[in-house]
Amino acid sequence: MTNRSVGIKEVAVAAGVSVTTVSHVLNDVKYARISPETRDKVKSAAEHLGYGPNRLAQALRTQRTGMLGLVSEDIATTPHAGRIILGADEAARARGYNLMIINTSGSASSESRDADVEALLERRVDGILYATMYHRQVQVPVNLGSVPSVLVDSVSIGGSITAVVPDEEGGARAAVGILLAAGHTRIGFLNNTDDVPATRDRLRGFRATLTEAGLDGDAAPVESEISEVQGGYEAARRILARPDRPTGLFCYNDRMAMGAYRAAAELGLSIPADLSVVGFDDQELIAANLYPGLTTVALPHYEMGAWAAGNLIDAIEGKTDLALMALHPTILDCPLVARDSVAAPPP
Amino acid sequence: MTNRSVGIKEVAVAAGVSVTTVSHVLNDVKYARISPETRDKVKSAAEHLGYGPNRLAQALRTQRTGMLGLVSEDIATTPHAGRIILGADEAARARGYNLMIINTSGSASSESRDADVEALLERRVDGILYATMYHRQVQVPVNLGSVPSVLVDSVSIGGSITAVVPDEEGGARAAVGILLAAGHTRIGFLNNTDDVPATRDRLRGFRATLTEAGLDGDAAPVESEISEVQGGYEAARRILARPDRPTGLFCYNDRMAMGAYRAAAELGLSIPADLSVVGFDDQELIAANLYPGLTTVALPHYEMGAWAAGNLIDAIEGKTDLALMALHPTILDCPLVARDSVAAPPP
DNA sequence: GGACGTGGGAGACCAATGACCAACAGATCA
DNA sequence: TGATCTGTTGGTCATTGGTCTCCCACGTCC
Repeated sequence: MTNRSVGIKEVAVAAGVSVTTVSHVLNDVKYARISPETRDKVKSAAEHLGYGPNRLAQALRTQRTGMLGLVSEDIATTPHAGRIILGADEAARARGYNLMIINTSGSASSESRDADVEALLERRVDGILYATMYHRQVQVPVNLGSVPSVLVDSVSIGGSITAVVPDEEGGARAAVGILLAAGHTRIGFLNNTDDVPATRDRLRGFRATLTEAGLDGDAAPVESEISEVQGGYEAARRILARPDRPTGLFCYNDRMAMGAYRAAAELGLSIPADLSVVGFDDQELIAANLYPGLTTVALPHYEMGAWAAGNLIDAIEGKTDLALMALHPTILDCPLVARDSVAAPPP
Repeated sequence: MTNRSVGIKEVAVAAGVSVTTVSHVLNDVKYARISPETRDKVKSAAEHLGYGPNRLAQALRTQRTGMLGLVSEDIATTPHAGRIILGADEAARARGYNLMIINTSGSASSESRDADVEALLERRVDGILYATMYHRQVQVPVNLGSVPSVLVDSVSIGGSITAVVPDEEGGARAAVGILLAAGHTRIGFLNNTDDVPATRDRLRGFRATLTEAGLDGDAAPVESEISEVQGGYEAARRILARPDRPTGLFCYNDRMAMGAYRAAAELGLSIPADLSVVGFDDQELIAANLYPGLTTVALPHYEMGAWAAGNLIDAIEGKTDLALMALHPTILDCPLVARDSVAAPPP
């Protein structure tokens, strides 16, 4: 139990040696030649007094704080940020680093974002993780470049910062794939209306997978609405009113899928007997709690956080070069999470 | 934009003064008598060089880091932690403090919890916020006492640490109140089976409010299950199968309410026409997205985080005495969030 | 009696803060 | 009228808790 009032000096006095020796012993400095007896004296004195190193002083001298700054958007709005934080925290702690977290609003001005990074820089973090709430392009704060940095769930507009993002297209392919595997041939897509990478990439994955399966991907029904429950409901009502009603629905996210559930219920369609549904995001609160459980595609937030922290630390410790990795964003897998909303199409 | 390589010394040279003067000017030291001209010279030199203070060095010298440690349970599991973090971050930043966050598992060993606090102590945080995921009693790490600390959403077993918790009973009263106000007289409670303060206090609030309204609170129907969707479903099936079927249901949380929705749908009961439902927690993802929107009671996570950070800083700065406040936990209001799941009982 | 090996210490340094001191001006005093 | 006062302006230097680069003392070996 660290006693804030005892420093290396007190330990030195108690052990009857110099501070240099204490430092050498406690840090296991390789070139230091200290007798085993002296080592023991120092160690037991340190333990006895409840010595704990002052990381501030260490950092000042070594120019290494062992702290990573994490600026995250809208921490409280979705559980996504929590996953990123958790992944980053575990990866960081495994290597002796800690996280300093600053929350920023998705709608914050660029000055306020600059100030956030400034605060981190003044505290001399060794590197910065910059996380957004959903996959998109961002204009990164100018001062972000002054220290090793990694973007999480976004790519920088200039493309100059190393980034890690989800494999949107691959996720869509997995979603459509499970519907195809169940035997569906009339598959529709409830898409988002925002012009973000996820919208485009998931649509591409949707069409491509159908085409590769020998269906007409370009003609497959797609209805777009804002990506909320109500939008999903409306889009589902429209798509299910088509003459060639789809038997399988791929939804842009779990919230839209929740709307599709309601539309299906109103139309007397039972899931999955009459209609199979696949979501995206794996928001546990929704996906696991809908009835029947929603088969969906998980976004790798934990993994992105861990990857980002791990590679940031590698760069800080000179093991890798972030500039090289900045050329192309790293793409992480979006695994399918099978629950109970997919079955064979009705005969 | 902070330039890591320029310190107070470089500024001093550029301005043609001593480091002391630079320090005095930049910190607006009251007793320092420096001519306006010199001040200008220093300030413009600092700006020019992109000087930013080294908070590490400041902290070492002043014995104040301006950092608050936050150890939070299960950051990624619920959105609750995010709210606490956000509240604490905003309150802290408003007063010039930043947050160092460490995640801990709800099931972590006490050694691992001690180690978490140790890490914070070695970094010389000025104070510690210890947040749990749900309202309960905790055995706090022993070393927590060595620095000002506040418990968020829990109380310590010895009662020795200042704590802030939600007004569970008041929330239950508000929930039952809105059902009474709508005209219901047969009101049931779907309770949790865990033996935690929330379970007991909400039940007490439920019964007391009914009794105070002239009904028989002690005889009111209560069904307990684990506080998940499935548990809510089962408890609702049971309570709705009673001969004197309730027309209003108060649910331990929004997940159980979600189960009640399904039970109602299966029984052909329309919400709110045939059955009114009130939840607890205000998990937006669920409450706002169910159909109809769920009227519920919000837990003040943001407010608890902000209260904790604010009072912790007051204590650090000597404005208040935490020991005095440790006598009784501070109780924060749980406001009712009205949506569309409550109406008058069927005739 | 130099070379070498062993065990350990001195002191500069990291980037600030802050108590106290110094230099110089004009003012006051005997 | 020279000496002391006093207010203004700003500098000196120790200090914070470590780390790290020399450097020294003492044996011993050939």
